[in-house]
Amino acid sequence: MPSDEDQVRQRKQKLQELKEQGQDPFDIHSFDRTHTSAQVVAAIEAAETAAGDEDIDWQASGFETTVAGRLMAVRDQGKSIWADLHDASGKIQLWVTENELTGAAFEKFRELDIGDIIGVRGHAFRTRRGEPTVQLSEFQLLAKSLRPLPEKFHGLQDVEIRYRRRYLDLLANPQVREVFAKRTEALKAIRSYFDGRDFQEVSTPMMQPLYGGANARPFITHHNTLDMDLYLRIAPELYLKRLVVGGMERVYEIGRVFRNEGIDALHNPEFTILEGYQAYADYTDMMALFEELLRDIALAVNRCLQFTYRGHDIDLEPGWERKSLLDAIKEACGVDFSQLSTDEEAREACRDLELGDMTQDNWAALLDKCFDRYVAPNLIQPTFVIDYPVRVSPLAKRLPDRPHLVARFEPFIGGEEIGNAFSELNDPVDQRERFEAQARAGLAGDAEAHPLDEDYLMAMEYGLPPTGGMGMGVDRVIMLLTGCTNLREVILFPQLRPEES
RNA sequence: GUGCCGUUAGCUCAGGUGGUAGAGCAUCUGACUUUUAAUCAGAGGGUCGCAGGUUCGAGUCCUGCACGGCACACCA
Repeated sequence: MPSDEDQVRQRKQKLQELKEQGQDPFDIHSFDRTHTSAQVVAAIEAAETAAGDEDIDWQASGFETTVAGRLMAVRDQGKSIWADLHDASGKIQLWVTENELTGAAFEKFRELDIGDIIGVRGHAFRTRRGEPTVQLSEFQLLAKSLRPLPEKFHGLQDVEIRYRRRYLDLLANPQVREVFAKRTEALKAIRSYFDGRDFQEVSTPMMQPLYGGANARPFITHHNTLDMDLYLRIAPELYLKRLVVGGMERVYEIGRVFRNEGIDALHNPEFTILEGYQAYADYTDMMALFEELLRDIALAVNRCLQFTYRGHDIDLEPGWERKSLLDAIKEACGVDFSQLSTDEEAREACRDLELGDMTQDNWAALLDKCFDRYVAPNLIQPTFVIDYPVRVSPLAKRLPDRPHLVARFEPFIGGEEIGNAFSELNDPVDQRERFEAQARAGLAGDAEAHPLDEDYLMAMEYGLPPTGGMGMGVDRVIMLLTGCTNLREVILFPQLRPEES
């Protein structure tokens, strides 16, 4: 009431008074409910169905229920109060009247604040206006909310607060809850796909003595007892292939990987990757796998293979287009990398393109730039880009008829790369040479060069069967299927700079 | 990393050319027994992101910094 008190102080004051009356809500450990809000609604509908054409006398055929949740709205009419209670399943309206919730209890309900967690018991019915409702006979405060919630009509708009305090975003914005529910469905669909084909789900180390399996800069951490630095994995690939050496013929892992690189709408330092390996299969099998997997995920998330992304209508029907990487680049910007061998030649050939500063770029970097600038944005319908040069693919098997290329593809949807797959290189002699070439690139200044991994080579020397492998950026696929254009919208707690203290 | 834009009440947002900081929701007081963005009457609430500068006077102009967004660069 006094003007210098803000809403937090008012609420703390109420809590203090409750404690002084021996009614500390934080003393409560559990609360048994008979229904969720959705179950109350369903039970009301069931009662109506049972009654058929006859009008229901809710006084007689309503039922007792106990529900719990967060008080999200209050419409006080004096002797009668309407309120909305939200729980994980949805919401249910509450009706508080003096003749059912008598005397002091009625006044106590009025002391509640929006945001409080309460448990209620009462009589379920449907109002004249058609709203499923519980008329309270008693209630209990289960947790006091000390801070005011965001405004109900506009929700929470400030993106910075939405990411930093995602719980408020989830409370205030139903469509955000929907996106993360879809994310869960997507992950279930992925597991269902692999489990149904006899793949074994495994967990491999996130802390690795040597990183590998992708081209990226790692995070470094330190183990005190071992007194050694460890890398957070940039990919699970090399461990999963060790498992294939060990006779696990079909394995997959869904897990977090960590890459010490820039943060933007398409990159978070930690993100969720799917990798799968299938012995006795090759990259064409992985193409079929991708088509089926994306179909299953889309059906789980959207119940439909067609969706719209950034204004493009996209169709995930299997039978995706295939495009040669080098041909596509040549068509799009006129540079034929198959005719270029040195870094200098590549820079010369790209001289007139809009690629920014090329002085630090080697052949592989320029290839990437040309592709990202001129080809990828146009790969809207699902497309497999195939026939990658061996020099940018240190872990993939060569094509027998064109040994400078490898049996590899990257799938693109909506102009975005969503994965990577190849026939796994299983020749330990060739693998050692590729690692050594990467090591030379590293010495020459390529910060993302793949390090030489003797332990992995040893495993391969025992014999890796011919194997097809695939990786997929789970977050990016979920972005596409939910229509989000920013990775942060599908990661619950995206990385941000700390707030100023 | 570079450029552009943003930061005003708990939340959502207004605030030409520099002149006492506004609204809606939320909060508080009062009225109201079928409301559901309830309604009606009234009230309180601000370090205008932070720090400097210009000016008689800065939310507004200038500089720096912080955080965020977008684009580019880097990068799956």
